[in-house]
Amino acid sequence: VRYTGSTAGTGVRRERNRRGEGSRLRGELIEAGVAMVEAQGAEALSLRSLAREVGIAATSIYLHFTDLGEFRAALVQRCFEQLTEAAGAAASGSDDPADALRARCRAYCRFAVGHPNLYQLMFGAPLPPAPLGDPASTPGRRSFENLVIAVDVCLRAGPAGRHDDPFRLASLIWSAEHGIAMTRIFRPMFPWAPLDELVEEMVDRLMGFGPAGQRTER
Amino acid sequence: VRYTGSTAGTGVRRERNRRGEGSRLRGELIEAGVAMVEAQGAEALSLRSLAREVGIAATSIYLHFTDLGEFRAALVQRCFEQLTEAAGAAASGSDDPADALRARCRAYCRFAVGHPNLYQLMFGAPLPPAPLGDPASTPGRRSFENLVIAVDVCLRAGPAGRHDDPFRLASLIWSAEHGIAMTRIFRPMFPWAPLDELVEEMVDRLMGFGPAGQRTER
DNA sequence: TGTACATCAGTGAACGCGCGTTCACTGATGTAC
DNA sequence: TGTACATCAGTGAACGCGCGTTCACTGATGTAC
Repeated sequence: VRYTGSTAGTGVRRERNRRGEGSRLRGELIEAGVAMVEAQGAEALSLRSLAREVGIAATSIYLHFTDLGEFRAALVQRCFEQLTEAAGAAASGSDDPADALRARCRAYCRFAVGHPNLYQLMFGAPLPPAPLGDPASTPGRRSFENLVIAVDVCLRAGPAGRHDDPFRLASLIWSAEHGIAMTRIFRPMFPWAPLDELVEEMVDRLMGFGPAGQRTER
Repeated sequence: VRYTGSTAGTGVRRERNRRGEGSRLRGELIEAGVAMVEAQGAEALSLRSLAREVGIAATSIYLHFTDLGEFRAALVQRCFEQLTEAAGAAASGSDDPADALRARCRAYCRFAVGHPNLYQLMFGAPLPPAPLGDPASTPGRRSFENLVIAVDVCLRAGPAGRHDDPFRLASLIWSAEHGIAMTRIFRPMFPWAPLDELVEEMVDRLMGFGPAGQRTER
């Protein structure tokens, strides 16, 4: 005899929403999904395990999401909002453009390393096809655009005569910070230098900050 | 009635090895496993699908591997050997240390981007715990050591007065090339600059190559 | 003020699937005597 | 030269599992009359 009832697992049976407030479940599901992925990794996420966690029948999820893919896309979306906000908040603390850029990159990497399972969810699966119509609005695009702007501000504030392409330079920095975070996540035993230090060194070298002719240490 | 026979799927039933040559199957399994992952992604790999592909009973795999984890570890090992060799071969073509370093990094990224599913297998799962006893000999460590040497040669050949730590600089370059490859793999729609160009620009900037005071383009 | 009824917010049983792993087995083949 | 036998290289049925998804359903509650 198979048991598919809703009180399995750790969860308690959840109280049903009042009439008209059915959509609250949607938010609870996303919340719980983020928590599950964060705690147990993206692979541990299934509709059934999620339902168990929330204390509902698995089928109830279909009231708010057409399938698992759509639910995962909603989680990704949500995580990118958090990342974008964290990076923006960190950057807003500095007046100096270079410091702001460093802070932004530090925050990005700290988010990734601090929430490795979320970060893998965000980048570890092919993006669900964009909602057809706004091709450039993938989640994470906002975050990247902010980085381009931050780089551009630095370039304009720097010594004249530089004409680096801010978009290109930003994509290089993005790749590098992604790499710094990912290698650390997947090779935790490697003798890494402290995260903040490494990120700042990366930014300084890629941007050409620091002592003009030669660079020794910072 | 369930069907678990060996002629299922595309495969033909395989001829059994001659006496004393049973270990040939091990090699065939690894070969087929690499091919499967490369073609269909790391998630498509299962003992049953592998057995189908090779044309044997699923249980025969246990003659050579204690479980799926050990098999996967063998695949990872094998892939790292290929990567290390590709990077080394590319670097051996140049006398100039900087060119050799650029070529090494280009080859690394080309391998990753050219075999995205293999590369994800190599870095996408936590490394199976090292075989207890040689802690520093994880697969990929060889490859990294070669990179440290290449960086060191460049530093020694460069202008005196530089005292960057080659290990630290190499770990930064490794992270960056990993990031360049991974972002490209997972965001294929992003308007990336050509791979080789971006890799070289990354190396030049991180190493401090190029026009001493200012850098415009290359 | 009372009541029929539509709607809302879910439930629960069942389906078929592929998976890792176990267990007892089989049949060819080389070797010892 | 013949034959018993150990070994080798596998086989095939079965187990229990969790999964995504379907389908018909249920019971509370707000609203129209």
